[in-house]
Amino acid sequence: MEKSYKKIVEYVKNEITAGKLKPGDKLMAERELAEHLGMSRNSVREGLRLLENIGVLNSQQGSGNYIDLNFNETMTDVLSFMYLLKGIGLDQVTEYRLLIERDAMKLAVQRATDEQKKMIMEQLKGLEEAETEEERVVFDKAIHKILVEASHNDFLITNYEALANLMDRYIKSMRLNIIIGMQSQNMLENTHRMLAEAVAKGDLEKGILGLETHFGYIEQYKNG
Amino acid sequence: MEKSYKKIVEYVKNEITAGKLKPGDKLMAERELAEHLGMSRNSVREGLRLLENIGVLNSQQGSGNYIDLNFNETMTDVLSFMYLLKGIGLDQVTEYRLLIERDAMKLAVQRATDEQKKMIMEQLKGLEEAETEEERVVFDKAIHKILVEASHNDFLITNYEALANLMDRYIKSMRLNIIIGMQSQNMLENTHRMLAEAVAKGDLEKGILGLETHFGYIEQYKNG
DNA sequence: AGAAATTTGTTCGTATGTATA
DNA sequence: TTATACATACGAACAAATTTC
Repeated sequence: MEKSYKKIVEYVKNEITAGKLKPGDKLMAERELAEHLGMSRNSVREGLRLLENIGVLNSQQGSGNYIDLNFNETMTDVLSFMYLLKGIGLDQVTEYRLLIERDAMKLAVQRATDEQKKMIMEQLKGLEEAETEEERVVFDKAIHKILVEASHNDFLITNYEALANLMDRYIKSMRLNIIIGMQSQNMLENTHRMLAEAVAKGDLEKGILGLETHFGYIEQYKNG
Repeated sequence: MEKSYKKIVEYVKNEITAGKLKPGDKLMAERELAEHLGMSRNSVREGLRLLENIGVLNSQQGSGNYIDLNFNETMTDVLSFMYLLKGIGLDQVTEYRLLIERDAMKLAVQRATDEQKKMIMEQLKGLEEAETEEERVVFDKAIHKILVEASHNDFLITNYEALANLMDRYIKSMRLNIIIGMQSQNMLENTHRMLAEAVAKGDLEKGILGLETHFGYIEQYKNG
């Protein structure tokens, strides 16, 4: 016998596939839902927590439960717990990040919008003019983020964001170490210029070279 | 003010990072947890549903709540809802699958174990000797699964499994259409032989060629 | 084998905090 | 400001599955 609180996940999934629920739409009130599905309010609420965790539900006290699109947090949770529980090492994390960015680069050189090209060059300028390590981290993040977003593949983007969150939360010092290490060798701006210009000019070769160089330094400095 | 039921997620995460909870371990009883964290049992249960959904918890009635490693279902849910709600098209799904498999191939030719090499050749033999479309689907799935597993990158593997589940559930007919289409052109065994032998012999070039060919046919036949 | 204890699954009732008109 | 609707939270109770003795 399936657990009762899972019924509501099926219910919402069906309503979505049937086109009756779209992002932003409000669900029935919890009491109403409970009656409609023939279960108690507490069980309904447990089911709503599942949906909330998946990222398709936003519960607002006093207002209601709304269909939402917020998959990054869930993806982050999944990757984070995988990292913590499966004994996944740093190597696998950075390897996966390189794979994603390389895939993204291939697509980005073909698909980057003018707006994205403009923005990535602006962030590069910011990086080159930054005066503190903390500032550089911010611009570094932004450049990689735009690069991946320019792939216009939602699965790729969500995975990258989650991975970036994971690294921020559990391997926080790593990015700073890398920035400092690369800065001390004057390679920080060089590699990021390659990445940004590759996207802006649609130059795949330069992009891949930039990534290889960049991740070479990551290998070198990731452990501080 | 943070919602109360999220406290337990933090609690479990901390216990894991502190090394006090490992996969298979049993949590305190719900009533005990409620007292320990200063909240009601209903709220505890809502929090446990979050953990269950992430895939780190397995609730067994009458027995207890156990730390678990089951990320595939969550990942499938996330990708599925993204597909349903974000209006992601078939193109993006197959594109992402090709990206994953290409990345996996690069790693698989270097890392496949002897056991995996043996198994992928066995599945190929099964495919070549299969007599019905349904059988061929099973062997086709197995070959791709082993290929990805041979990458030995857990993030890659989990994403692929989720994507495969998504396709099985929401685009069910697709794989069958492709198998039938490729079979009618006698290309089914050819492409899969390339994939299997690439992994077994560590031949990257043949592997990439096999994938390009394979996904060329997918483009051709995916819409039936 | 069977009874008792333990634990999760589910329900109801109630009270409180929050948003909205 | 007030009234209403709603999510949040708590406590108690019983059902159902499992474990223990």
